[in-house]
This record gives sequence, C-alpha cells and structure tokens, in this order.
Amino acid sequence: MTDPHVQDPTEESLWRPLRQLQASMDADIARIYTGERITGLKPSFVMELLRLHARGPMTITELAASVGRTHSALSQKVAAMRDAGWVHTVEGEDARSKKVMLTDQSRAVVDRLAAEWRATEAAVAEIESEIPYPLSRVVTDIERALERKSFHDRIAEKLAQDPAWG
Amino acid sequence: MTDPHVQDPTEESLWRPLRQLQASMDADIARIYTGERITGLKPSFVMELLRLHARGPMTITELAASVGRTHSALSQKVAAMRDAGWVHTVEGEDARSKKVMLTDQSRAVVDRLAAEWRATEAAVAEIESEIPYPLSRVVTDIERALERKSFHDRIAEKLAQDPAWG
DNA sequence: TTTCATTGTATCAGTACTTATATAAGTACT
DNA sequence: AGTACTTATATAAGTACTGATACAATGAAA
Repeated sequence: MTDPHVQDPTEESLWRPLRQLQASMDADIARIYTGERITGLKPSFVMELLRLHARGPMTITELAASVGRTHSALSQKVAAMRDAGWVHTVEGEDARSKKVMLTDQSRAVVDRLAAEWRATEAAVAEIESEIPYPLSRVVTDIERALERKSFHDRIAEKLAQDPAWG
Repeated sequence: MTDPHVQDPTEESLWRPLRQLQASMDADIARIYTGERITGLKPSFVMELLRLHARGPMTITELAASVGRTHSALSQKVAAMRDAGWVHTVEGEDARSKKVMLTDQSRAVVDRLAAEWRATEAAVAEIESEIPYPLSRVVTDIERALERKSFHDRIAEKLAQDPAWG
C-alpha cells in the first residue's frame, strides 16, 4: 500500500506528546471543577471569578488584560457569566465602561474554587518536585535559546539548507 | 484597591509560561505556511495533505485516526479541503466509505510542504540540542510520575488536606 | 430472511476563542 | 461648538474543534 520511497515527515512530531499530556491534564482539572457540586458553573469561568474576588471589581478591558485575552472574548464571557448569575455589571466612572462584580451566588462558592485552584497548583508543584529537571526550568531554557535566535529564523535557515527547496 | 488579605491563587499559574511559549511557536509555524506562496492553503490542512501523500488514499475514519482527531472533525475538514480543490473523494470498497485522495493541485505543492515540515522539526531538534535537558525527556518523566499517581488523584489528595475545604 | 448491531459518514449545536467592524462616549484642538 | 481622535464595549462572522444524533450500508444471528 504505502510507497516506501515517500517518507512521512509528520510521522512523529517532536512536541505532539507534550500537547497530549497537556490535554489529558486539562481534562483532569475540568473533572475537578465539574464534580457536580457547583451546578451551572463552567470551568472556564473560574479564573475570572477568582480574579474578581482577589482584585475587586474591574472593567471588561481590565479583566481581559488580567487574564490575557481580547476584550472581545471577555465581553462575550462576561455576558454569559451575567446570564448565569455569576456576575453583574454596573456603570463605571465613565458611561462607556462597565465594572464587573461578583454576585452573592458567586461569593458563596469562590472560597471553594480557590481551594480547588490551590490544590491543582500544589499537584503540579508536586509533580515538578518528583522529576529530575523541572518543566518550568526547561521553559526558561527554551526562552533563552529563542532570544539568541528566533524560532522563525531557525526554520527559515533549515529551509534554505534543504536541497528540495527552491 | 486590592484587599491584601485576599490572596490570588491564579496570580502565577505554574504552566502558563509553557502555553504562551507554545502559542508563539505555533504562530511562527503558521507564518511559514502562510508566506503567500501557496495561495488558499490553510496551515491546518498541511498535516492531512502530507499524510495522504506519504500513505496514499485513505477513508475519512482512517485519516481521523491517523491525525488523532474525531471522524466528525475530519468529515468537516475533508469537505473544506474538497471545496478548496486540495483533495477529491471517491467511493471506497464499501458504498458507505469514501477514499480521500490528493488532486493535481495539491500534488504540485506537497514537496514544498514536506520541506517546510522537515525544516520546522529540524528547528525544534536544534533547540532541544541547545538546552541542558530536552523537553521530550521531561515529558516522559512526567508521564512516569503520573503512572505512579494520576493527576486527578493528586489534586483530590491536596484538596482533602486543605483546611479551607469541607 | 427478517432482525439487530456495527460501521462510515454527515449534520447540528455548542465551546472558546479570534479578527474585523460598528457604535457610543469621552478628550483634544480649533 | 465642531471636527477628529481615542477608548470601551458590542456584535458578527470565522476557526477548529467536540459530542450527540441521524441515517445509510453492511455483517451476523435467529
């Protein structure tokens, strides 16, 4: 069936195992947050609720910057959280900005969410302590390598060396 | 503004830097594939085209298994690739299955795509060689740690130890 | 040979985003 | 006060998926 002369460069991608690992750990985290205890709360809301709890009311743009997403994403998410009763919004200093704040409903669960978050972080820290070289250190190692020469430049360089190119 | 008594467990997530790193590297890869040379080709099609080139025609289900996605995802993607002229489908051995195969249009570009893929993998390998402990080894270290005790069990354990819980 | 489960695909709805565009409200300059 | 620019939010459309459901075609068991 398979022509042995045609090699498959996609056969084993160097970083696919990392992605799989991450996905399965994300699934475990989601399992913790969806353990039917807090009905109607999406795992994707948790970070925003904890941020609002810790830092107090914020505008949509501030919240977006704080979680590293676009204001568009947060505009949509805040609307969904409002519809589900987890936050409410009041007019900010400006008539154009809106302060997002927790409701009683979310204030009643936020301590448990924080405990779950801490447990997750502690579990990650435990794993890091059990392996010979922590993942976080590899990340900074890679960041330093990319400072020397960017990933894009490296790919372009390898491409130029490839005889099948050009 | 911020109440100093309320700590924020989301402040610095152990593995957020890894995700950011990955996202920026993905963006660099996408930049390579979208360098206006091959018009109309989405970066997300590349892997499937290379697989079909290396292994020959496959059914949607086979292709889905081969790239690690659901058949639903591939049913949609194959339809999009067919509309864009990159593949065509013919009836398989069965009247229910469809063989997906490359068109002349995609056969004309697939060698360049393979070169780009090899260049990307070579760049990753180069980075791995420049750091003291390769990422791929950390991944297997973590996998072994999770075999001893699953991530879910670890989180549950930490949660049970938290005085703020229950 | 009818019944039933399985296999292969398609479609619909939903998720969690993105980019692009629109619109309202505020600021600065003339 | 009028024009232009900026800021804050909303909305529309698109992406790349997943899961659920539907529905053919096929194989196996009664």
